[in-house]
Amino acid sequence: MNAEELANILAEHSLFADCDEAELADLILRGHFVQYKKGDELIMQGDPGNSLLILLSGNARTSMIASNGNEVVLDYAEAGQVLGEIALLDGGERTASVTAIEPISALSITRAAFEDILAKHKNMALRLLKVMAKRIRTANSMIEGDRAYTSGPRLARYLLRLSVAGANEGRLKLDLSQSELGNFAGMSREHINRQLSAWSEGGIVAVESGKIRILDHAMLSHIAEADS
Amino acid sequence: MNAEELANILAEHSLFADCDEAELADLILRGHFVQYKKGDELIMQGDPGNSLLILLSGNARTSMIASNGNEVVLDYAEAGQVLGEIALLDGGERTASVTAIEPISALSITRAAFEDILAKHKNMALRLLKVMAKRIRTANSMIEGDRAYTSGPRLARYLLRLSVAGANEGRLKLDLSQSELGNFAGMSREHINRQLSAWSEGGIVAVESGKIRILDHAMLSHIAEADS
DNA sequence: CCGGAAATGTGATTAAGGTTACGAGAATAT
DNA sequence: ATATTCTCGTAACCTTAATCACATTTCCGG
Repeated sequence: MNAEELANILAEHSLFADCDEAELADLILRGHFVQYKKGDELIMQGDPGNSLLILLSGNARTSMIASNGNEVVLDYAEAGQVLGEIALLDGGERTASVTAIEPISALSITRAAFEDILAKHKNMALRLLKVMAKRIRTANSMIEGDRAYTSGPRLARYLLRLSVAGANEGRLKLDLSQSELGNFAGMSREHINRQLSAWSEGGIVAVESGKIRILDHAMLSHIAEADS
Repeated sequence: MNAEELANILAEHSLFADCDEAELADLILRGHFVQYKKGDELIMQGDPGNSLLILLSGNARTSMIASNGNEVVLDYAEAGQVLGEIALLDGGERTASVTAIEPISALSITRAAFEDILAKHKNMALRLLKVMAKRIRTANSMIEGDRAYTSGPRLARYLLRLSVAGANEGRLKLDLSQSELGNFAGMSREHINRQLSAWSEGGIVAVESGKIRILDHAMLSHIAEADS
């Protein structure tokens, strides 16, 4: 992999899109390339966190297993995203696991390497600060949504979060099973099913061969704001 | 205010405890001192975020008002904490409000000043990264707790979060009303009351003249992990 | 010290959504 | 190709905790 390839991958999505040549070169030089197959754990809850990943291709799921066995999906990550920076920064354990839901390639960077890069390229710290600011915003809005809204608006929000901006016929970024969508939206698989059926009746979404499409984006947005 | 005073305030709590003399001096030089009285809003949801605050004295509540009017308390901040860095960093709106629950004094720092300080003292960025890593951890564990546990364990968690490490007879950092505790723990005031009564019976907490004390810290921790 | 406003205690009722249960279809592996 | 394992659809039932409705107490300003 060379700087140009990395630049191309990061260009579209990532907060790392504006890295300059030297920064990219150092990331490649100091990082090492890793690959995972579907189902592999890139990061495991409870481990010490001594490295960070930059996703290059494939999607991953970030989730926590609560002490009572309940799985809580926090987010899905796509190419360009940074993973595992929290434990790296504060030296604590990994609080969540990251699992490949597709074959994945990524750049792995050790703490030492990352500290060097941070020290050498001061824009990197600023970029990372922005990434983390966004994460906090997302997390806070999850808390708000979970607390303040009932299941309908909540599911609407999570579907919107999975929806792609350039609406390719309302298809989602990820085709999740209903159980998995349940773990993401914080509701039972059965309830997801019922809600989806109701919306399907109303022409708001379509469910065909297990895949969800958003038909009426405006309506779904409206539901997401509703007070019940 | 001089650097030494600031150092003393920050020394105990804050992630800014290890600032060197020059950093403290710049914070004081470039920041300006502000005061608020109880009930004032230091930061208002929806505003543009062009400054950041470092709390010097007094406690504050960070909360969001959902579009359906529901108030969600995200956290309580004490002296030494940084507030409002998210909007400052990513240039977005303030997603939450911060309200003084006591008279407050703080150091307010504009974006320009903060950028200068970041550029000049590279440790500042690293410190802020750590602060934010901790915030993300807290937020994620709130999501996990809200999702995976029923009201009992959840309230236990929030009480523990309000409890002081150096257990001065189990008193909490903050004496919240039951309604407010409800907004923090995400449950109705009545339910808080009932749960507290039950625990009071069992000698786990004491509720006297509106103030809660934790009597059996171990038991409460155990409840916090329970699967119901 | 007194009066109004919060904050608290408690019961009855209700609604939302989880859980259990089961049958059918789809996908994957051996 | 067939067995085994996910996924999906749907119904009945049950639990949790919110809501409603008061009585009571505490707090605070004048």
